[in-house]
Amino acid sequence: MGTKAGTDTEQITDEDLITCWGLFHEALSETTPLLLQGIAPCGKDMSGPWFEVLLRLQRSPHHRLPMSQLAREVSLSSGGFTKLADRLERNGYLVRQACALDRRVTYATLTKKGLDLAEQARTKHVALLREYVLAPLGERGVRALAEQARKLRDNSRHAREELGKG
Amino acid sequence: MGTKAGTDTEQITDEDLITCWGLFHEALSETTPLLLQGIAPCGKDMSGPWFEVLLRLQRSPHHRLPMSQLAREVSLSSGGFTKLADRLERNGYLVRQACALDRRVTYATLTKKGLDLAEQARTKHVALLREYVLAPLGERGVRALAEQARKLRDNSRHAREELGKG
DNA sequence: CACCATTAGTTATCTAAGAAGATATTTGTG
DNA sequence: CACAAATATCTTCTTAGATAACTAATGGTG
Repeated sequence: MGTKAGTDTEQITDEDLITCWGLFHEALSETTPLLLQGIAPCGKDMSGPWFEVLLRLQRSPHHRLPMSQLAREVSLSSGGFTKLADRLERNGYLVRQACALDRRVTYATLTKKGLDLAEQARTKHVALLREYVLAPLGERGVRALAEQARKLRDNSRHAREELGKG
Repeated sequence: MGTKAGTDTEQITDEDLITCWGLFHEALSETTPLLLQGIAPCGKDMSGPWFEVLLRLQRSPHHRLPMSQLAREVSLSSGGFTKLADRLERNGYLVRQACALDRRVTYATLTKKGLDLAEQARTKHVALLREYVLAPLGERGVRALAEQARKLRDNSRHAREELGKG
């Protein structure tokens, strides 16, 4: 970025901003595939959405969540999530369960097979995070990244809610 | 939970790492749509890949680049990029040009209409970056984010090249 | 020069996901 | 209670992009 080492009042240019955002993007798209390596339900690396679903169900009570909540958490439309759940169910990793209290909702529930895969995936994923995120950034870097990302996420989420209302 | 690995950078737990990575992901997916607001070739917000292509062509000499290079830069497969170029060409934003020196290559070249859109898009995008990235993070935060993202990108890119060889 | 590996681009086929619409259930209000 | 609005899920249709097979051009190497 700024090549002039100088005062802390140095302005951020348009180029700096575009570069920063580009780096953010590229970091994610270069690193993501590394973090799913070798988590292999079908011989290939696991897909991002599968991993997200398994991980969230694994850490939920009873290993289950309502379809709609899960869809929201993994940022899919309801229609899109229906089909993701179909695929996972077809492969034996989850089952749908009716909810007794509210008959509109369907729980997505991990099977034993799904839970096993989720735990294996999580362990492997964490090891890869240490190798490909913690190692290059260091503890300080990881915390700095998390801090900025959190600010960004919260601000953007809030902004989108405001826009949604208007 | 944390695996103690002996180096001095090991106060970070598994949870911390998963959280950090989740934040990174969420920040990107929450913020991205905000940054393409109102850049509207067809009444809707512009798609990410369109914007990337237009921006890169706009800042290239003669507003053109070889198809394959552009595909790589926007992280699309060659087949996928062919169709993206088809769409942009069908909408009048670019044209294909044969290269005289190497008759395998085709240049994707911005039209006047494409250049106009690119410049409008860039201006708007930068304004949105200031509003949704610079404002919440501050200069210091933007620089911190860029620094960590760059380390991550470079390290991951290098790692993937190594893996590709093996 | 002849041959083979590499690179650029297109085409066909397949999958993932969004959008819109349909149905069923629940909730809130008079 | 009756009825309108909201919510949860699924279905159909369409599109974006990955993969793989194919053509054409280039560059080495014997």
